[in-house]
Amino acid sequence: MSKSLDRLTLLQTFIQIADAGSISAAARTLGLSQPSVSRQLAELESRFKSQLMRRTTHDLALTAAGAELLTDARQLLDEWEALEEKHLEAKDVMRGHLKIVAPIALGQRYLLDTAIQFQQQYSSISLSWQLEDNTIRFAEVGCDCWIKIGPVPDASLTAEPLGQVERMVVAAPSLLQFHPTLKSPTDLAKLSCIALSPFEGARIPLTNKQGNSTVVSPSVRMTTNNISAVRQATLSGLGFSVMPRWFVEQDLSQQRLVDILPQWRAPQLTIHVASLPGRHRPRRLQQFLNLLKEAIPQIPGII
Amino acid sequence: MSKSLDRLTLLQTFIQIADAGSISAAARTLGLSQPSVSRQLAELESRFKSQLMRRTTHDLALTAAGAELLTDARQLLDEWEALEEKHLEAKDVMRGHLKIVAPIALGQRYLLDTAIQFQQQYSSISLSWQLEDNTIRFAEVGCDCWIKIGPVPDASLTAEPLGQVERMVVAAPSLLQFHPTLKSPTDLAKLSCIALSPFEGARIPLTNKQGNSTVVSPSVRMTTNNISAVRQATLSGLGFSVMPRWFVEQDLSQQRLVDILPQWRAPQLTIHVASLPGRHRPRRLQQFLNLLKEAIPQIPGII
DNA sequence: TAGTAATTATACATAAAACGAATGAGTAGC
DNA sequence: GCTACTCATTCGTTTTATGTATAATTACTA
Repeated sequence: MSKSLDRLTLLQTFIQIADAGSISAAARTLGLSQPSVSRQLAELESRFKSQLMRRTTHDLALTAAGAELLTDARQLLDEWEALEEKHLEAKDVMRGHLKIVAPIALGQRYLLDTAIQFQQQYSSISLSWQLEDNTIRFAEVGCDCWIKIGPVPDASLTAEPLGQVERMVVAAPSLLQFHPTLKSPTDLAKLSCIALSPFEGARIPLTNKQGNSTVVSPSVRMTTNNISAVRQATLSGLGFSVMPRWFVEQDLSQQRLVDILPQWRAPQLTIHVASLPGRHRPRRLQQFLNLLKEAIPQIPGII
Repeated sequence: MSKSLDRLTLLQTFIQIADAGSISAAARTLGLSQPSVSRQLAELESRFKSQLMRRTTHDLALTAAGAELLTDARQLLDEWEALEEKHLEAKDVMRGHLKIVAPIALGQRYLLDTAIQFQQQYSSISLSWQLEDNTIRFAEVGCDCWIKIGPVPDASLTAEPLGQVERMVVAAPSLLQFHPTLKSPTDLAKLSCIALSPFEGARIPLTNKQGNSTVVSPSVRMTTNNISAVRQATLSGLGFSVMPRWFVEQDLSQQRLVDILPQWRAPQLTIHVASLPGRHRPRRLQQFLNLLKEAIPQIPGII
């Protein structure tokens, strides 16, 4: 496709090396031999007359000059891509690469369908589907967009809302049979709680349909960063938990879990998609986001 | 230098063809064979899957797609150059091309020295020195900067002032011997005038050192767009004229011309240098402008 | 109207260069 | 000390760009 060793390819390769963390790794993902990639880096360095990466046999690190170039190279390639898209317009099928970071559970359960649908529709695009709940360093990861439940803690990104996650207090019937009188939030203090680390701590705000708010502070029996673990623990009767409706919809309908306080809800979380604001948005990314905006409201339990 | 057939080179070649007006001409200035340039254009067209230039054996014209690409290509190459300069910094000698448009007389008489000095200082830069008094279409000409005496009639350009041109009313002694009593501006009405077309018309505003202003409307004997012609005609006693001091300094000191109204001056003109505002300013252009800013105030008769 | 000079595109042989496989060398971790 | 991984270099092969020569077409001129 794009002929070798042109200046833009050299920059592209350089970026790939930085992202992959090693020359060999970059060679693998680029489908080139390791010497070839090594030569390209050397060529780029000789063109700029400066060491871009300090490399030992086992480690590879950007120099200051390299770090600066990396940013500018990303931008220039972005602008090339903008030019190419503008002038190819609809003449060509969409190509290229798309790297998406999404929450683990949502990505496994629902978004993957969207990803697969996208892949079937645009067969010439290679998709990198990264599931990750932690906060990512967007620029380092080098991804195109980041789907995040809750606020996006990076002011340098633009975050668009995609939907609202309804959250409720649930528990296993086995747990409830010992506490048949649970009716108000204060009753929760009798139980212990399984917390999902970035969201729920020892304080759980609740609001009822009349708009009244309260905060309960149950004892936390277990904390995890994995929502499936929270679910498993809750199913086993270890305690109650605050769950997004989309994740427990089936458990509720099959009565493995119970909506303990149907009148009360935990604060809704907003699903965001974050991306670089200044950047040209490739058509493939735009298409993916369009699919996403259609798909997310279809998920049961998401408004 | 820059390896061939990379994408940026293709764009560069495309621009060169558009500027030169033909594939063969572009090949000559690029130092390549005509088939090579022809192939590069074909390659670019195949990459963008569209006809960029409609070519007959004797003519060559941009298509609509080509015209659009031309603009974007210029910008992208500009950005590449910005990147290259930033990351090469002072590691490399300055290279490349610089195209300057300057007024004919000023360019011949004084600015050429600056150009030559620049060329001696930076031997790897090729300089195109275009002398032209008419208003130019900056974008079409494809120059880097335009030195213009008087206002710059193009709002899309940024114009920096470089100096003030003092202008006076002069005439040949032979003319004055018939009018020995010339003392005030109103006396000019007895004489006829040689006008420099873009600046002087039938109305000449004058101001004296006390700040009093007046306008004289002499009969115009001759109009020309060439200041040397004005000088020649004035020397021959055809009439008086309004002259920039820098142009007649020698004539005055050798008494071939006389400052008729030493108390009165025509409005000063500002020498501007105009360039594209959005554009990255290459270091070579910056250097040239620096030289210019030093040199112009040295010109006798320029403040 | 024929001739001249300009243009662009194609064919082919040559020269340049990028590639992969193999090799050498160095370092971290077990 | 051994293994597994890294990066750089060398070498032969393949790919690719280039120039020369040629053909085809058109404008201008005598």
